[in-house]
Amino acid sequence: MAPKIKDVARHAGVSVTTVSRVLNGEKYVKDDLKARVQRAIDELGYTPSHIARSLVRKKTDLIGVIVPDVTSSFYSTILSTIEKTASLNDYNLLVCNIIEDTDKELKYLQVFKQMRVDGIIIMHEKMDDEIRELIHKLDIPIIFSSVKPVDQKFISVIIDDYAAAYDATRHLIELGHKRIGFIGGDMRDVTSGQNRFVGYSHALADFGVEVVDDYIRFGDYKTQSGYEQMKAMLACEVYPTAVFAVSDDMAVGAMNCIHDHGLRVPDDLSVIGFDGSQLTEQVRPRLTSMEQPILEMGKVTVDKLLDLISGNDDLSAEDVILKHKLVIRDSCKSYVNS
Amino acid sequence: MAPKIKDVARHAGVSVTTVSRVLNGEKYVKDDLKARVQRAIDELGYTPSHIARSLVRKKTDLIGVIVPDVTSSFYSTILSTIEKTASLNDYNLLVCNIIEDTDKELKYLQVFKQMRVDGIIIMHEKMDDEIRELIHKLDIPIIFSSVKPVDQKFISVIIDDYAAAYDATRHLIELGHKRIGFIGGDMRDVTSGQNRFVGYSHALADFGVEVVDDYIRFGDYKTQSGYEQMKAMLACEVYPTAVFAVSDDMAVGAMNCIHDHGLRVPDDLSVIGFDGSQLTEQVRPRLTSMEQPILEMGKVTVDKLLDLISGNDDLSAEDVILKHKLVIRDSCKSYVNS
DNA sequence: CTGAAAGCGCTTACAG
DNA sequence: CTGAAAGCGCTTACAG
Repeated sequence: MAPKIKDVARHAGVSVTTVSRVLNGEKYVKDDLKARVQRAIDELGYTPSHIARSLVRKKTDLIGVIVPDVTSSFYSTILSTIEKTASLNDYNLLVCNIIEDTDKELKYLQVFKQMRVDGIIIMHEKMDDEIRELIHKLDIPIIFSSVKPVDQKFISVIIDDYAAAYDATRHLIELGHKRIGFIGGDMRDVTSGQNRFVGYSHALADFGVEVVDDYIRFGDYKTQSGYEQMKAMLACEVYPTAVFAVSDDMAVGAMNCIHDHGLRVPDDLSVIGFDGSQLTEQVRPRLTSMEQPILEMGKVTVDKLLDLISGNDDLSAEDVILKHKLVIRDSCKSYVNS
Repeated sequence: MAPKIKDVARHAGVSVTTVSRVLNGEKYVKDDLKARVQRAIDELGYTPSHIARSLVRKKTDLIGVIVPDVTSSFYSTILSTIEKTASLNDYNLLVCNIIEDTDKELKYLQVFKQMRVDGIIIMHEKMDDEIRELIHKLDIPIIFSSVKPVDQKFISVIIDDYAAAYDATRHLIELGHKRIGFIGGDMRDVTSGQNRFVGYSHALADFGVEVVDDYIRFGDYKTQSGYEQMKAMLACEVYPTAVFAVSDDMAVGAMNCIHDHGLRVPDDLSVIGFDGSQLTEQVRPRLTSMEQPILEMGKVTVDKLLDLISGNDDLSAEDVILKHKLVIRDSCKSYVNS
């Protein structure tokens, strides 16, 4: 059995109160006592039980995180900066990976509640009613990262997805493209599904670019679905000269599909992605992408959450909108209608 | 304040003992009492405190995981199956991401101890003495996944890295290549550094293929380093016709470098990777790779750890060696010396 | 500056 | 089948 505070106290010949005090760095302990206690701690290899501590302090230093898919380069990057920021503030992460699995999410939310985590970070927005209800009466600070659920009650750290999608589309238009395909996300998602689609649509409308229904398709953000949707688009009699995919993974899938069809990016088709994940630099041609400030997003998410936890939520009642940025690489080219 | 067991007891007009019993699904509770308690629980929205429970049960259902880099597709995939398997067994994950940061690892190990996690999974092997010492007297079941530290005390779930590297190299040899480059890992790593290098060397020796020092380089498993090492190799007067990189990320970096130099894979150079991560299918040409059974590895790791935790460690005293498998895609081609 | 005692929210013998 | 009491390993008023 690991030694307990009582053992240390006995070993040092003091009360547990005193041991507790030196453990917590309180003043009001004479130096010689402090030294004796410290020695006892070292000799016994004592480490205080965080469990017991949490129970009395009513604080676990735990943050529950719900990630849709740690395997995605976007989410894994966000997760890594969340972890980093949390760790810097002495918080630990309880990580839950949900792959479109509502039951698992419900279960984890329950676990977070049981664990009495100090705060929760959620990175997806496809919530059914059961989850919504649970979340609302959870009484634990919650923050959404990279997504914004319809419920106004919660704070989100996001970019302006509408504007970002608009700007990405405009980039293609400004390159001279007239036939612009779109590979969207899940339309149940407000942020990354609906808003990005509307941004695309409005850009087309504002610049008088024709809307072709066959060029508008929806995937699940993953590479494979980008591939499939692109395949369908290439099956059109006249296919687009440019494609905007709302995730880098899908954009890469689209590029691969184009490649496998014997066409070239960007000579035959331009492709622009979304996220600015590390994949953009790992493929050839390197992928032009509408970049989200992923690192900042993770950091700000944790900072805001810690504000909420410590009760400084006065000003935190508002969403944080981070800036998006078009990063031009090699996958888009101007279209010359000759 | 969230309701406690006492509140439920009062609300239902029974003792806390009885509430505890129905909470834990014990028999020996009359149906009517059980129903009353259940109703009280529902009405109050009561959720038992896992913290308090852990304290008395001396079991936290927590597994601490140390990942070198969640951002890597290999580790994020392993992590996702670890999470899945753990969750299926009602364990939760405390995730620590260490990026070559020994201090952070030490800190987390301490945290794991304080948290009284039931078990620990470690996925890297670059241990300094301080960590080694701490780990050895931790008195918590530890298992290594995908790596094997020199200390014989701990169990590892791995493949035979030596054989896998040997087989990958042999594949290139059998394709007729005579000048075979190598992009290795960190030679401080026994598993993925040393063993894979020796596998490569022995294959060359066994088949009488010339060893060229300039073709032997070492990176840090990431894309960028693969790029750089490849660049150095291409600067040789006569460069290799095939390259074996010990991670898919580095192999992709190598492919990109080759591409950026105006050469083609596999026509001018063949490239073979290692891991079998999802990147292999995301790049063009698709990457031939020596595949580790990543999903199985994660699952087996957790299964073994749970064995250790529950004390069935009789047979668990041995490493688990999983099978590697060469997956041929489009990045290697036979070399015809004309 | 130091310690005895109560309490955090549960579970588990023990007695009935 | 049910409950009073002790205890898990700490911290924190309270008193001295």
